[in-house]
Order: sequence, then C-alpha cells, then structure tokens
Amino acid sequence: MKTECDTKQKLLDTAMQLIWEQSYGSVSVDHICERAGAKKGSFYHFFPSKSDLAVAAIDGHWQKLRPDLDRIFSSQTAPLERLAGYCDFVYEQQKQQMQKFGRVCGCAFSSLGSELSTQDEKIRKKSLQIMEWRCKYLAAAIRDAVRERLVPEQDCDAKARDLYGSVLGVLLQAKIENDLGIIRHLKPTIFRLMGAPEKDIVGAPNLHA
Amino acid sequence: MKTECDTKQKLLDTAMQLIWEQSYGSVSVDHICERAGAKKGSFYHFFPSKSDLAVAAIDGHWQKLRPDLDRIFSSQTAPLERLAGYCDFVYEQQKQQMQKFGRVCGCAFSSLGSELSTQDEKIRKKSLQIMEWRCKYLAAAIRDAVRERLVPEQDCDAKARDLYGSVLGVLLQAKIENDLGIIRHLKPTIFRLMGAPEKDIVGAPNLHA
DNA sequence: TTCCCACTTGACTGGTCGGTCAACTCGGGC
DNA sequence: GCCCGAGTTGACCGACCAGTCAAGTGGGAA
Repeated sequence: MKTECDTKQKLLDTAMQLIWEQSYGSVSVDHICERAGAKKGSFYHFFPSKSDLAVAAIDGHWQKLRPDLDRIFSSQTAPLERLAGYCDFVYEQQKQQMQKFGRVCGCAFSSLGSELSTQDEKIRKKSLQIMEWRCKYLAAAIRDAVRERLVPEQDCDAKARDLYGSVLGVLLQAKIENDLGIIRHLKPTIFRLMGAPEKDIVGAPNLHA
Repeated sequence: MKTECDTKQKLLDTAMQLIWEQSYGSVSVDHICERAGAKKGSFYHFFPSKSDLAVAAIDGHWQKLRPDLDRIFSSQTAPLERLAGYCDFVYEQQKQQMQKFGRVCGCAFSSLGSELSTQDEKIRKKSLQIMEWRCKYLAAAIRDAVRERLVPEQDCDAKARDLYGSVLGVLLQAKIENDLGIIRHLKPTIFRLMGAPEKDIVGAPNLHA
C-alpha cells in the first residue's frame, strides 16, 4: 500500500487549494480534475459527489493542521504564550497563502461554512465540527491561564468561542481588504478579551519571526 | 415617474434576499428572475451582468439600512448606549431573517465579500466600502466615549475595526452554528474590547426588546 | 396622429455544469 | 495461466448556466 489512492490524495489537495483560493461555487469538478491530472470518472470513483469531496478535503486539511496546533498548544508552553503562538501561526499561514496565490485567502473552513452552511448540511456540520475542535485548544489554554492566575476567573468555553470569533472576524476582514497587516491586531485583541493585564498586551506584536 | 423601475427594484430586492439566504454561486439569474416575476431580457436591460446586479443589490440594501444606523448612532444618544443599541440591532436583524427564512443568515455583506473577494474585484470593493462605512459609525461612538472619559484613551479608528471584526466573527459563527443565541455574547465582548469598566459590562444583554 | 423610447417578451446560443457508464488496464493472488 | 477487482478512461447525458437578440408594447411628448 505504498501509493494507495495517489490520485485520491491529489484530488483532495487540489480541491482544498482551489476552493480556498476561489470558492466552492466557482470551482467546478472539471477544474479540479484538470488541475489534479485526473479524469472525471476517477473523481466519481472516489467521491460520490462534489460536496462529499469538499467535506473530505476540509477534513484532510484539518488533519494536516493538527500537528502544528498540538505543538503550539502544548501544555509544556506557558498558557499565554500558546495563545500568542497561535496568533503568530494564523498570521504565518495567511502569509504563506499570500506568497503562493498572491492574495489573502482567509480561513478556508469558515469561508466554506459561510458560503454553504445554508445550502449543504454535511458541509455545515463539518465546518462546525472543526470550529469546535479549534475552540478546544483555546479553551484549554484559557483554563490553564486562569489556574495560574494570569487572567481573571471566567467561563473558559464561552470565552474560547468569543476569542475564536475574533480570529474569524479578523481573517474575514483581512480577506476582504486583501491586507495581511490587520491580522497584527489579533494578538492584543484576544489578550484584551481575556482580561489579561494591560501591561502584558503588546501594542504591535513581533512579526519578524 | 411613479412606478419608475418597478421591475428593477423588484429584481434588486429579490436578488438581495436570495443571495443572503443562499449564496451568490448557488443563485442563478433565472432563479432571481422567476422569483421577481421578470423575464431575463428585462434583467439584462437593467443590469449588464450578474455581478453588477449583486453590487447594486448590496448598495440598495445598505441604503435601506442607513436610516436605522443613523438613528442608533445619533449623537443625541450616549456613546456607550449607541454601541449597545447597535448590538441589539444586529441581533434583531438576524432574528427577523430567522423568522423569514428559518435560518441564521449572517451578514449579507461579509458573506458575499467572503465568497467573492478573491474572484470579483467589483464586489470586493463594494463590500470593503460598506465595511468602512460601518466602521465610521463605530469610530465616532468610540471617540465620543473617549472624550467623555467613559473608556481609556485609544486609537479610535483601529479600535472600531477590531470591534467590527468581532461583530463579523460572531455573525459568522452564528450562521455556521445556525444559532441566534451566541450573538448575545457580542455586547460584553465589544465593551471589553473598548476597555470599558467591568461594572458596565452586562453579562447577558437584555433581549426582550 | 405620429413618433419615440423605455421597457418587455420569449425564443435562442454555446458552453459548462454535476454526474453516469461501459469498456478497459493491470498488478497480485490463486 | 486465469481471474478478480481497484482504478482509469473518454464518450456521453440532460439540465442549467450567463448572456443575446429581434420583435414587440404602450404611454407620453410633439
């Protein structure tokens, strides 16, 4: 099973990239196949429908992201540093997309969710699931920060959701403005939301990393 | 000039509603015409293309929103009350959409922007413009709050953008979760972001209005 | 009365859409 | 040597897409 599903993986990667750069609605199965060097018959051999492909592509992309997130949110790292690291990671990810595609592409999961959650229940469920998974990383970090008295006592799960809302909002703005710069606001914003002492909030985060 | 462009207006309204409920990509010119009771020829008499229609529809929707926003952000109202009123307005708007369509539909402007800003420069520009206009209301309220020493000194334009990011983020989450409830988090979130005294931050905003 | 022109109509185009299908290839197990 | 079945291929489907066009209609100005 060395090259098992070589074509399948190529289709997944290509689909993810195209949908991220453009949108679900404006990327056709034909486009995906052509770019992936596969034929339509192969596509429908692996995936029952376009929307199933999208779900699988989201899922695959998330799996690839997990090691990075596990590292960033490692409990070996101080809680507030995890959050700072996450902000940097979000920025770096967008910078990479920018270099590859020449545009700020925003959050792939939420873009798909935003476009299709009123249309396709399977896709809505999947992007919701990923939102929840991401919130769990944040919640754990906040809980640890509370335990270490770095921030005030608070409802950590609710706060994680608020924080993640800010992340999504900033990425959406950055995409529409096509400007990476405003992602720099993210770090002070989420620190302020947690009620971290003002002295811990750096006005402009270090972006030279 | 009594019924001037009756058809045109109907097309604009119908398009806005359909795109808001569904998405740009999944709504066809045929759908819009059918729902508006117009023929395709009429459509293309008024609008050079589907994407021009979308721009005009966004614009029309924004014009309809302005009187409400002018009232909410009236300088006759205390600065922090303006912001609280805005949060309530956002919630009410979504509730109305929910009653009409049975789903949380999120922010029409940012949904379109998110879907098409990498694809269609005209639509990107328009949704960017509306984002900026909305931020101006927020910035003015923050400036007044600073002047009245209700919140700390700060960069009001940048803060307005942060606040608006949170609004967009929460609406996006609400759309994907299909849950109005989480919009209630908005008010405490933006008050906290402004650095308002904790005592002014109500945990759960009044939603009986 | 006539003319003009904004608006309407419905038939039409060519291309693309998501999806199907039967025939084929080919490597591994028997 | 044969077969099996996962994977591949390209032709094909009907529906639908955005957009076109020539022929109308009808009301207001001259």
